[in-house]
Amino acid sequence: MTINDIIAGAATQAVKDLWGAEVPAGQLQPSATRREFEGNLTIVVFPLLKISRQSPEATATALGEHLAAHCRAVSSFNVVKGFLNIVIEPTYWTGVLRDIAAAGNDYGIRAVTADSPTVMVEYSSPNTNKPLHLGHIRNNLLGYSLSLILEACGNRVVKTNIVNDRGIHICKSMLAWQRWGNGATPESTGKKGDHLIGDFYVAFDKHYKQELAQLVAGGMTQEEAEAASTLMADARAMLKRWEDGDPEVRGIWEMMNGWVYDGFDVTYKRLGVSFDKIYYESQTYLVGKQEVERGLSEGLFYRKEDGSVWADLTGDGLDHKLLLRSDGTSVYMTQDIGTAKLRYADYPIDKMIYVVGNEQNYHFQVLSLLLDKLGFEWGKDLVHFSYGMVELPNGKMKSREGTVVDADDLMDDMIETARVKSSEPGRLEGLGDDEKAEVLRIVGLGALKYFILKIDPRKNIIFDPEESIDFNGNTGPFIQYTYARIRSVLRRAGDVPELADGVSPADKEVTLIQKLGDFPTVVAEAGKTFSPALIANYAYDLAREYNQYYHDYPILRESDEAVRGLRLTLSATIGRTIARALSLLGIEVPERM
RNA sequence: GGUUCCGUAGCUCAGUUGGAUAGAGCAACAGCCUUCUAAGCUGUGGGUCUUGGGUUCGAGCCCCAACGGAAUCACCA
Repeated sequence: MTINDIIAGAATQAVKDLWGAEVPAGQLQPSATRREFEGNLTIVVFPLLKISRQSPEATATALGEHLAAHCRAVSSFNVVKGFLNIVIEPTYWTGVLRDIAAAGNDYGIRAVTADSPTVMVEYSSPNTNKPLHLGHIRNNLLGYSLSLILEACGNRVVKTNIVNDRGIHICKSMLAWQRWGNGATPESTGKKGDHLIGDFYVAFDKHYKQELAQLVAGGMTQEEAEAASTLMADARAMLKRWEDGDPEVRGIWEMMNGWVYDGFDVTYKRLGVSFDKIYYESQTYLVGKQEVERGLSEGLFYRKEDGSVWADLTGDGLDHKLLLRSDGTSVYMTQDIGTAKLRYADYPIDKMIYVVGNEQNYHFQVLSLLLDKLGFEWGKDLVHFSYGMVELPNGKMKSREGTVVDADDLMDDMIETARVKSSEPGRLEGLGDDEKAEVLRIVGLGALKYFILKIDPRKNIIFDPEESIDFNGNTGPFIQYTYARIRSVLRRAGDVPELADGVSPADKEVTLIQKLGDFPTVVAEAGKTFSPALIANYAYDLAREYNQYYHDYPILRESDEAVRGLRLTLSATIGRTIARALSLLGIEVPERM
């Protein structure tokens, strides 16, 4: 039971004793007192005026007197207008700190038990025709962090990835490789597989544009040229051969996809994300087609004269939606239906969360309706975790035009920046080369991850490659630095002594203990609202408060043993909470930096 | 045009369930290392919370409208 709950309970009882009225639980939840007033917790009494039939001041005073008389944790109070500021007995906070310290690494974390709900989180979901870029990084970080947060909230989480490994875009890369690749492989070129394939995707586009330009120069309209393009026709023919299972095409496809997966694995590993189960579109789209056929035979969908299959969603305020093309091939929606069916067959899913950009809001609205119509009871409850785009100052990133911030390059840059910052004299001295490299990796990636995750997921991010990501202020390295600083103190201190009874924390220390007390609420709230940003901001606040404290209060140099013990326990607990909070963002902490 | 989302300091962002004088960082300026890590700390300046109504003891937050921006409404994924 937290101090907030104790005060809320006592206040509810007080209202009953004083005015004989029952107020709903939660109505009297105190909030942290603002810095400029005296006290730790504040109850706003305006909502009670109808019950008390007294002035705000009189109501607050009566409530304050009752609390002071009946609640041992309350040492005094003051009233400012309708605000009742409560001062908690300072030694009480020592007990709070002791409890938090005793909880160790489990503090604020709810254990996963036998009856925990199963939540599946889909994220990443790359195409296999190009390397990952900054947009994917946001997706991966959000998906991974969300998975960790949900797990910390007591859910059994299954992280999943649906790889879009088939389709015309893949054939474009394959065709370009056949035409202009001269048998290039990752080994022969020394290139990461996903980058090699991406280059051929760009090459296809370049040649295609050249062909169109020639045709237009020869007198065709743009539209006629697109229809007459032999290159595009060849790509389509290749897709047809793929669908027919042509051994040669399938062979190239498997080889080239293999290169891409090897490349992705490196990027994922470096980014620190992972999956429990990977689905491939090439293995799910046929299931989707079957489901659509079933829906058709049950009269849920209809077939047009040209053979295409549609769903009529006008009854739900939407439009008609295509489910199968006139040539019988599947579309995106078909595949997602198939994938959903397979997933629910594989796992006892209670909740399905799709981490996908907000450009697909409509898609998931439709998917939810279609799954519901097809009789999957979980259809209407699926969650689309929709996040904003990452854009460059001059607009969207486009793989085909090469205007992307590449994921591997960006990570390299971040680590290089960390290296430059760390090269100041005395910073990493005494560490071996491997240890140094590890610190630089942790700090560089910490800066990147925090930069992305601290922002409300719904908002678009404009990323300017010219402006480097900061390492000072509200950043990952700032928080990591605070941790390293605490570790340094603790290393010098040796053992952290048992917390003495009766030692009374200073105001700043109370503020910090109170802040520590918020952590479980923040984790729960982040899980409820799907918001890693909440955790990020909490970690920053805690680190900032601690740095002020560190500056003003001696720890090792404190002569009073009991006070030094309190400060060491407080520091150790804050360090651990910072590390735990960052871990929920997928950010590691260094012992020194 | 329909639907969804966003609009807070020069810039990037916070802002708990509606609560006190709207907060951080960056950038600028002025300070603080012989002392536990200066990737830190302190201070100064910087705001019509897009606008206009409404709800109420009280609105950055809730409702309505307007304005500005983004996404989407494909036989692309």
